[in-house]
Amino acid sequence: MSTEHKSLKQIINFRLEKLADIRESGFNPYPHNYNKTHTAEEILISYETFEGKSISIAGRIVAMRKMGKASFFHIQDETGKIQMYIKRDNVGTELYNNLFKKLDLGDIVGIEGIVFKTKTEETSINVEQLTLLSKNIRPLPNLKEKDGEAFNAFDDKEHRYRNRHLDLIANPDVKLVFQTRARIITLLRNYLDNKGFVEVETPVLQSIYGGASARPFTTYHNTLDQNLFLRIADELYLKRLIIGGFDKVYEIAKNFRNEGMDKNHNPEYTSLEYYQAYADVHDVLKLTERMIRETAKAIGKLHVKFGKYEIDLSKPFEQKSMAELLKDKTKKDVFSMNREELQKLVKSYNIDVEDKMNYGQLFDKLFGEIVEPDLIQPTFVMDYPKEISPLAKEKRGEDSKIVERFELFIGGMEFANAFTELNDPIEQRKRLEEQAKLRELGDDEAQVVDENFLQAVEYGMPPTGGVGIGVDRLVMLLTEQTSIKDVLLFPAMRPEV
RNA sequence: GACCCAGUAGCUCAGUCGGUAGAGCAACGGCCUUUUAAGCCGGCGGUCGCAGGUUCGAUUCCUGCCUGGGUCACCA
Repeated sequence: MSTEHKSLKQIINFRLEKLADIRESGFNPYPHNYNKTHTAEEILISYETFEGKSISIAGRIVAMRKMGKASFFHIQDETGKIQMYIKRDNVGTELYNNLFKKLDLGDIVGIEGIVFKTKTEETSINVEQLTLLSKNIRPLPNLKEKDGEAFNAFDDKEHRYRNRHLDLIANPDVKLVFQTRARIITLLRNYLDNKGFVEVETPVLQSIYGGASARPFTTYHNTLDQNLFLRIADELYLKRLIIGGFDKVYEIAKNFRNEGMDKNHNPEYTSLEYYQAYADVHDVLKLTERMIRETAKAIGKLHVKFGKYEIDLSKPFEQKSMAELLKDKTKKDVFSMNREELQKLVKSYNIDVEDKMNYGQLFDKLFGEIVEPDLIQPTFVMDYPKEISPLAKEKRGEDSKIVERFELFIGGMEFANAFTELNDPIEQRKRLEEQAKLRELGDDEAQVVDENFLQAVEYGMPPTGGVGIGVDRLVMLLTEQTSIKDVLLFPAMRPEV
């Protein structure tokens, strides 16, 4: 407490003095529990059934109007705010003077009292018993408001993200976003459970990482005396479970990617991956589309405002092949180009390219620059080049350059990635070895050869469809938040100095 | 990583064409028994993000740095 400036120190000292006074008067400022009978919301919604009745309620004092021998204050519980009326002649001089008068904004109290309405028709509780449940000694931000509109709102983003507890107290809408996030995840889980999927957990700490193209975080295990990686994906483990005989599995997994952060990326984020044996990419596409639509419907967000876009999740999502989308833009058959021709084309769009970029990187770049930003309404992009899809199976009946894969784009952002999974062990080994070569040539996001995984596939993997969904992004969409930081309770921040 | 914007009291902000700062709220003392951004009176509270430079003098001008936001780049 030594780093505090005088003004803050003064406030804290005054509160510590009050805390001592309260103790001296025989009140316990930090009791162990409180039995409350109702929430603010229940009483506000059904006033008629509560009028004149005695109830108990608990919450934080967020507004106070002391008027000598009687006072009003609001307490806020998880469900909302409700007004209290306390009169010295009702509760007695001792409680009023020695406890109530020592209370501050931010204190948590339990109240017993009679439900009534003031002359301005505000539902209130006439306090009969007041119990201090937790004494606040550090001042909260301003909580003044009128007609639901905050004055001097607590809206400095840095302050809010670093002190989410204050954000949640001061900005009730924030709590709503995270309540909705919890509902979305429950809905996704229920959807898959009802379809017979089994929820599993796979290692976060891995001695070899894989399943995606990304740079990992590294850590160290003392007893094993070895470096470990935090997972960048759970794909290869879930496929081992398919090989082991689980026909439908899923995991809601935190992944960790050692990359930049912006409004769509956080170093740790939540993915939902699910795999279904004997299914292909078209089967899991249908499942994915239905799951997203059902989830959106359940929370009443089939139509969302996402940044400057109005997104319609109620209509069937479009399906377009990558080649078709590129042809619309370039008037060229991009898939038949070699690396050099592709590089020339990318450069012709004034896109920054480095000479060492390989075919896959060039392809990704071009698509990301000229097509992705225009994919506003939900669109499944189908049929990717093999070079950038080392875990996907070749498209049936086509030349060998294309794989069965989709990515789902909404609002110009990627939401899902799925394949008909490659289950030919010889081909899979070849593809990972090609990735290893790219690594050697300096592509530090190319995938690594996971021998244990390859051997697992050699035992025989059924035909399988698999999908990964970005849960945070789905929550962003369905809560209409344009920054990932606003759907993460504790987004990654640099440490304070 | 590049550029732009911001950082002043516990909170939200104003301000200083260079002379070491102001408001509202909160907090403190007083008055007040139906208020609701309660009100009235009084007095507190500041390393003006950090470090240098220019200057008689810097919170203000310049440079660097830190943190956050935004745009772009990188990255799924």
